[in-house]
Amino acid sequence: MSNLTIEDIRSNLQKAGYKLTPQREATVSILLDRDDEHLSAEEIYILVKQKAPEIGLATVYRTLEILTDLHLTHKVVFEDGLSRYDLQKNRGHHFHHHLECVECGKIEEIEEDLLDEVEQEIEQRFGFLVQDHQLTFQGICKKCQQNRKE
Amino acid sequence: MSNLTIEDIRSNLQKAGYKLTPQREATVSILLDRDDEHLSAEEIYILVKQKAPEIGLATVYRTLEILTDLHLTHKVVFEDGLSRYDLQKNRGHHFHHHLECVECGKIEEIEEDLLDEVEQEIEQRFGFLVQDHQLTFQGICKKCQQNRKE
DNA sequence: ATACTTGCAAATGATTTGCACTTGC
DNA sequence: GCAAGTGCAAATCATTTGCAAGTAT
Repeated sequence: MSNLTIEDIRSNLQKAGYKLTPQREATVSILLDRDDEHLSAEEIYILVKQKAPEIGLATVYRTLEILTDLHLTHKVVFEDGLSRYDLQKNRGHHFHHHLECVECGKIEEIEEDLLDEVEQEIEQRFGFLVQDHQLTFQGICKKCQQNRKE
Repeated sequence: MSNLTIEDIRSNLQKAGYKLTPQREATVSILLDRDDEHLSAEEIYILVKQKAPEIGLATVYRTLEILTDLHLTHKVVFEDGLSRYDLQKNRGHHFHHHLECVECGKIEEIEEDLLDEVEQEIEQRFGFLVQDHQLTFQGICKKCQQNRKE
C-alpha cells in the first residue's frame, strides 16, 4: 500500500538539514511496516527497542516531531489523550479519517477524502480558509456488531 | 441560544444519583454563560473561582467528567493537547464541528451537521455503526485573512 | 572542528486519585 | 446520619527539555 521508501524519507530529511541516523531509520522502518496501524509514541518505542534496544523514548518523540513537521507523518490526538502517528502515504493532498470502535478500541483508517464538498461549504459560508482537518467517528465496528448478535 | 437551564441539569444529575452542589452549580453556570466559547478545564476553573473562590481544580474536573458521562457536555481533545468542554445545547442528535484558526488560535463552532451523507456512506461501505464524531478544521479565519492583506 | 544527535534523568503540564473532612438530602 | 461530595496535596502519565557525551562529515 505504501509507496514511500526509506530513501524518500532520507532525501526529505537531508533537504531539511537532518540526518537519517540509525535510530531514525529504525523508527521510520517500524512506521513503514505498520503503516495501517495507528501507533502511539510509546508503542513505536517498544517496537523500535526490539531492533535497536539502546534507543531512548525521547529520541522517538524527537523523530516523530521532525517527521510531522516535514509532513511525512501525521499526528492525531485521540480521545484517550494519546497522540498517534500515521505515515503520510499520499503526500500533498493527504487527508484521511478514523473509525474508532468504542467496544474493542480498534482504529480503522479510511483513505478517501469524503469532505471536499463540506470544505467548500465551510469556505463559502464562514469565510474560513481550510488547510487541514481531523475527522474521527466513534461507533461500533462490523466485527463487534456481529459479536453482539451471537 | 441555549435552551438548557440549571433545573434541567439538576434533574438530570438527580436522575443519575448525583447532587447539584454549589460547586457544580457554579461550574454549570459558567458553561451556560459562555456556551459559545470552548473552555478548557483550567479556564473554567479560573472563571468559577471568581464566584466561588474556595473551589478546587479537581472538583471542576470531576464535575466535567460527570457532565460528560451524562452527555450534558461534550469533551473535545484539541491539537494543543488540551480538552475543551461544550454544553450540549441540543441534546440527542447533537453533533457540531470546530474551526480552529492556526493564526490567532480562536475556535469557532458550527452548529449544523454537515456529515449526514458522509455518515451514511461510512455505514454502507465499512459496516461501521456511527454513534458520534469529531470534526475539526484547521485553517485561517476570516479576520486573520483580512489582517494579512493590510 | 563543528554542528547535529543521542540517552538519560529531571522538568513540565494536564489530569487523576487518596484521604480526612464536610455537606446535602 | 451517612453516603456523596469536597479541597488539598501527592501521584500519574504523556511529552518535553537540559545537558554531557557521541558521531558523522
